Amino acid sequence: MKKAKPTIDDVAALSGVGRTTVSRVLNNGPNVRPEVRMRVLEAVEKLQYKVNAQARFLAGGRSQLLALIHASDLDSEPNSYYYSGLELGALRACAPAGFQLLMHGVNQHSLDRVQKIIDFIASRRCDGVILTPPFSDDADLHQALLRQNIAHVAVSPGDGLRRQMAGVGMDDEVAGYEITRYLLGLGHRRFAFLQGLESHTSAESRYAGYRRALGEAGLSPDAMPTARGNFTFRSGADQSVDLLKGPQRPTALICANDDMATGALFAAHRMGLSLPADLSVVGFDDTPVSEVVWPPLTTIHQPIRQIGARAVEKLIEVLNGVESQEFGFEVVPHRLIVRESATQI
Amino acid sequence: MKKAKPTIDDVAALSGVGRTTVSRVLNNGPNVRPEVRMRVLEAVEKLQYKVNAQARFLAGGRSQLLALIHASDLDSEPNSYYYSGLELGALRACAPAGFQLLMHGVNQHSLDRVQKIIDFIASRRCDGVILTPPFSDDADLHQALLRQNIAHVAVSPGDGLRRQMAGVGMDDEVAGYEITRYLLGLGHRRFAFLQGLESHTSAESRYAGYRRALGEAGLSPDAMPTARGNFTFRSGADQSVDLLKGPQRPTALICANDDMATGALFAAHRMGLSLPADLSVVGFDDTPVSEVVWPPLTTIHQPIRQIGARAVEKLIEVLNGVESQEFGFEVVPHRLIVRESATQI
DNA sequence: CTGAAAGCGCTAACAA
DNA sequence: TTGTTAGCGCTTTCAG
Repeated sequence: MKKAKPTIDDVAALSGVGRTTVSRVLNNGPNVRPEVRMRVLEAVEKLQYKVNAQARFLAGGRSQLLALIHASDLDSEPNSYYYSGLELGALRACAPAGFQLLMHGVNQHSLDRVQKIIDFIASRRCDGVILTPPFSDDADLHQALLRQNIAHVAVSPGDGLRRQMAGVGMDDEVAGYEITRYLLGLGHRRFAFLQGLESHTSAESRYAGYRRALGEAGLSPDAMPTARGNFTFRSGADQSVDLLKGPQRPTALICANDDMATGALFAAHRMGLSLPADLSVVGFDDTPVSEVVWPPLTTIHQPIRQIGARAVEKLIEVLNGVESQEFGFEVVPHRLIVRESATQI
Repeated sequence: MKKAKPTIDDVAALSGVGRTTVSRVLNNGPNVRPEVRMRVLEAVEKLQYKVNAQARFLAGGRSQLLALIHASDLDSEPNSYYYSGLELGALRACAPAGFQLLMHGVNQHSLDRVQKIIDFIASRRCDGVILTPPFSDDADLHQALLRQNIAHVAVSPGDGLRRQMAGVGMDDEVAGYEITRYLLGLGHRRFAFLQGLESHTSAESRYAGYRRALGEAGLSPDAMPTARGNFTFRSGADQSVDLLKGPQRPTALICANDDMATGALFAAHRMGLSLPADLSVVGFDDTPVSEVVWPPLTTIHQPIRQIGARAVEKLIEVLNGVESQEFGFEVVPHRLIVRESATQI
């Protein structure tokens, strides 16, 4: 077993050049004779030398570290598909750019969450931060990050913050509008909407789109029942019972995400309804469960991995000073996935 | 907006003490008068000073960075619940110990995967590594890590490596044995088993347990049909058709994980079988889908988050030199979750 | 109890 | 085209 890890000086000594030259070779700098470059590379290979990223950073550069902030609360756990999709996309975009992802779970309800996040980033000297829901809607956090001059990008921020910081996401309002139009086209006139948590404003936009479509069709959104869940299967099952009982049962139920829609399906089965004949149910996201439940869920596909990847790419652009250019919100395309949970009335 | 970030010297100057004293306060060192400590802390607060983790590391200590290696291949994506559960558990165990998690996706089939991983860890100077399947079964990787003297711990390693490195996981063989016994108790005698990828040896152990139970019951495992999938819903649906057609259809199908079991349920429905009357299906893991499919899946619950957390804790123990003590494999408890997809024959 | 000095491994002027 | 010289911000001997 070798002694300590080889340093740049070891490489310099072995290849008989100065330390700076080795540094130049390592960073693909100019002004190095091919022959010398060769010699250095050989020494690197022989010594199994690896640059020390921390030392490199300390000497001036950037840390090449990006932080991904996500909620660590219990009630968001079932959304694992969403978060891991985001992460996978982000990870893939990091690799080619030479960045690394530092994960950080934060309790969204803690009072010192902003300070915690700032401390974390400042201490690790991350070059930038990716905010995921519900942190992408946290105005205080955005302000603090701005004040500290920390580059950041938001995943699916609500309308309020879209013009204030770089962001990526789908157009939830339009998505809500489209799926409602689809249901309207199927002949439905009695709706119910199962909303998510108020703090997730992108989910609120889905509801806004629904209202717009209803209004255009001459229906009154206020006359239709609504309820709120926390995006989980369980809450979908629980909250939809109230929505579905009563004399004037809706013929179509729109849920703010697939997990709740799945729960609604479950509850409807329990109530003895025959699906989709008695009730059409739709969701948003197109998560894996939507394909395996019965009946398979008609939903809006959200390109989660693409969103994660674009978030990283935008953040890197901001880091490189392109910020002035395109500071706005980037819309990634969604699409309606027609399966069998919604049918003509 | 301030100039550059405050350094330890700024704090020292403001509080009128030497740099060393500030360092002592920051690290809770001894030999500092309470009064002086107070003064330093105030300066830290006023300056909004944050230690620079990279500089701290460079000067001597550890990086307090742990790498979590996971597969980035396409065919493992559907297992997002598994990976994100592991990650969440790991993240939670990191926080109290002051460690941070660096995520790293690696293509498990690439030839230079070992080198890639080593380079990554060496360059970032991670203190240790958590290997998740299928990397936890990669003997070459283990050897390389050993050679480089890099601390590591494996999540659910196969029997082959369990005695060679620190590891955490459930007892897959016993789990396979138990669920088979359960089915046997229900009266089943004609079985089929849908295995996972050969490279995931912990999944292979589930099959081994199944064989043991069958053998003890006087049945010949070799007489029962088997097939292989890649852990996805799709492969479960595809592979189970062959298993289920033919004159002597099995009455019980055991799948190496829940996603495949869900696929099998789907295929069985398609074949017009009435479940669970015509066929009992069981899986492993107790992922969220297992609750929402029809019929709800009887399965083995695997405490994924706990495994992730224990992996980190063990790794930290190894880092602290407790390695000699408990170098072995730690078993976390599993349990049979009886739902409705398996029934008396 | 406290501080001065010596690095940790690297990059970036500045000379040569 | 190359090497010399300073630091980057921190921990750590080792003297006071």
